[in-house]
Amino acid sequence: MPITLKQLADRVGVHASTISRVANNDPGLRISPATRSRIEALLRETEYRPNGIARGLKLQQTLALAVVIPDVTNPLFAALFRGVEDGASPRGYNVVLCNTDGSPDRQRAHLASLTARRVDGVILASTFLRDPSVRWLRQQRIPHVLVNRFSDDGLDPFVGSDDVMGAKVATQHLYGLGHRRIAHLAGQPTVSTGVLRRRGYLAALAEAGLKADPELVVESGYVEDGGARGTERLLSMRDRPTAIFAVNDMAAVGAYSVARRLGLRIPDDLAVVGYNNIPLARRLIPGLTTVHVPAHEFGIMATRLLLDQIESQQRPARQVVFQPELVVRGSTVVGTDVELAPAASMRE
Amino acid sequence: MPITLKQLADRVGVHASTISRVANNDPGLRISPATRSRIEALLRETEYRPNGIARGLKLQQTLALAVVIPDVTNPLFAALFRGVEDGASPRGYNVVLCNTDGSPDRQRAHLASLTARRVDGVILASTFLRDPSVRWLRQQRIPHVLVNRFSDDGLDPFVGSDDVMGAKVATQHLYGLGHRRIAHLAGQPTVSTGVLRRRGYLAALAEAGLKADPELVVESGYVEDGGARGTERLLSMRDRPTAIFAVNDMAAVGAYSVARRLGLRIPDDLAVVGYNNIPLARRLIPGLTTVHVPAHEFGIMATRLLLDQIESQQRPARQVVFQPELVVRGSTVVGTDVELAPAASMRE
DNA sequence: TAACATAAGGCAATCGTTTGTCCAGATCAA
DNA sequence: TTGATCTGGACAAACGATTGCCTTATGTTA
Repeated sequence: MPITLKQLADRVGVHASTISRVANNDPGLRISPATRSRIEALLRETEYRPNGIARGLKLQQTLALAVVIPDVTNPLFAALFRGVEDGASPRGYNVVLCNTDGSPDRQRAHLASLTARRVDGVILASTFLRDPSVRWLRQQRIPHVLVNRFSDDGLDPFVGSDDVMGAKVATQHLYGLGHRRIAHLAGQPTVSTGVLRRRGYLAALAEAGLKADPELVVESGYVEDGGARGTERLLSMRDRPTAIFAVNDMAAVGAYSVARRLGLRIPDDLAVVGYNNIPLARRLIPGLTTVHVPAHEFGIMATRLLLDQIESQQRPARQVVFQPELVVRGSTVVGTDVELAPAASMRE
Repeated sequence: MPITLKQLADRVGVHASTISRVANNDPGLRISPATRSRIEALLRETEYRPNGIARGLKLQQTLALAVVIPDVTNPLFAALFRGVEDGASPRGYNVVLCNTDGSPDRQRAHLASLTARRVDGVILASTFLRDPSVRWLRQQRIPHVLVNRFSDDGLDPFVGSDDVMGAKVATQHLYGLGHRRIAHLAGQPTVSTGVLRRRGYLAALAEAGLKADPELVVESGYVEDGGARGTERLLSMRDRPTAIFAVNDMAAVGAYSVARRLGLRIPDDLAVVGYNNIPLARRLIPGLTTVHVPAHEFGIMATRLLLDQIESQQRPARQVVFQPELVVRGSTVVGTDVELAPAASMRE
């Protein structure tokens, strides 16, 4: 329904191509000042904007990116998306959002649909290890960047943080507080964060000279419910752990509710460390000690890698790895929840 | 880079249009079984998918919708988006997400860009009262549905809940508990939810025969910080309110932190009711009594209205209004936080 | 005055699909 | 044998913007 180049041309009495050149400021165009200003006036008056579809067909670019994540209601991914949009919007790109709920089938379906739509690039944060979808993206030569999780090592541009190090620091923190039976609510072995955080946990124990008890590692997955079930199992052992390192914050929340149900106090009876530092972490009582993951920055950086790749027409295969940072709160050390403590922020 | 119809045609030795008809199952096509099966085999083998841009240009439809919201890191809008995607994806649509951060300028810019992209429809949840952007959508005849907030009464298809009623029920709840000095952390008068919830609050007071004290209404906006500042002002009055009805949950969270700082216990010294029932509400301690807003259902319903509108080519101008529901938790009534109470869910 | 240069735009192909129309050959009836 | 009908597809015109090349009219130079 919006006005087309042809209609404008008929109104000015010139050819459509001339309008196009004026609108795009073609430097090679020689045109009389009078005609130019008539055209420019009309462009302003009609608020002409070229039809993006036609433009896309001709120029072979859509100015659209896609973000594929497990679930945007997870704050980590919501922040990631914001980062992408904040990076893409100023450069003229729109962003399509796709949720997979962790299903490889839905992921495949989404990618197929995005490919048909010819988005200029894809940011993927929902991959499994050795993910067929990623190989497919590579094969189709669709510019893409993996975020947070990766698939096959080193083959794709990637933005994330050092999960091994993060898990190690978290575990060392617990060890330093005197804990000797430290459990791990683990992620699936099919997801890179699951594998790497478990590895970091084990490495920290080894460096500390602690023998790793296989019973202390239970697979909880990334949701509250799994965390609760895993914690129940851990706390029903004869020789209970005194501390839990959870693969992410939601699993840690599951641990909170079980501890509460069993009447165990955090951190005195059970210390808990999470991962991601979602907004909820500082609102829990006590606040949840956790490893900060700069999701928003991930999004910005991933977009930068992606757009550079698109605009330069080559694969940089760059990997950007952030150093994780431990945020200590009341779930491991009493008295650290300063921001909420009455005395600390009393203004009177 | 993907294969085109023309290339396929060359491989089978027929005209591109024939491939197209086979791929689209054109009922009027007369073709020999042999040729048909050769073409079908090739289509499967190459996993041919038509170029969505070319298709869009020809068919004047992109199979893309857009969702424009203030901020996806707000759980309400994240859930809304999921609803939209869940409604749109099975019908073959992709969804572009745009965040405005409440800025009319960014909203306008996004809508302009979406229009240039020729999305098939827009779901808008970030409107102000008498929003120029909405008029513009109407003028451009772009199918759209307003969600949660509306702009000019009745002119556009709308999905939301009865904000006056919700606010009324919330206020009546507080009145029923014996509160007589009930304050309101209000939204901006430029946003429909702000106006309507304030109206519901006032109506409840009036019906109860309570005189409304203008000092008890302070504009906090929809963020934690505003809620905290508003609460500070309310609690510094000589005749303090004993209860607060907040325009949304985040403002209520601000009230929590101020109450805590001042050493006031919730609900004994101060009762608090929020609005939206974001996931955080049940995690606060005590749990936040709030009015449930079915954001996910909003998204699904809005998508239905939008797609019906698009596919039937006419403006239904339907309005779907959900009845809100009060969720009572510990911030108004002690002992209602059952899901977390030790005794209630102890399994041993 | 003829050849040439320059200014100011026009022409038409192209991107990949879709779809109304047309056509050549085969088959059939008379 | 001559039309008429049917089969099995081919042709080409869109959709709207971009862009390399061409054309026309005017002015300049030899």
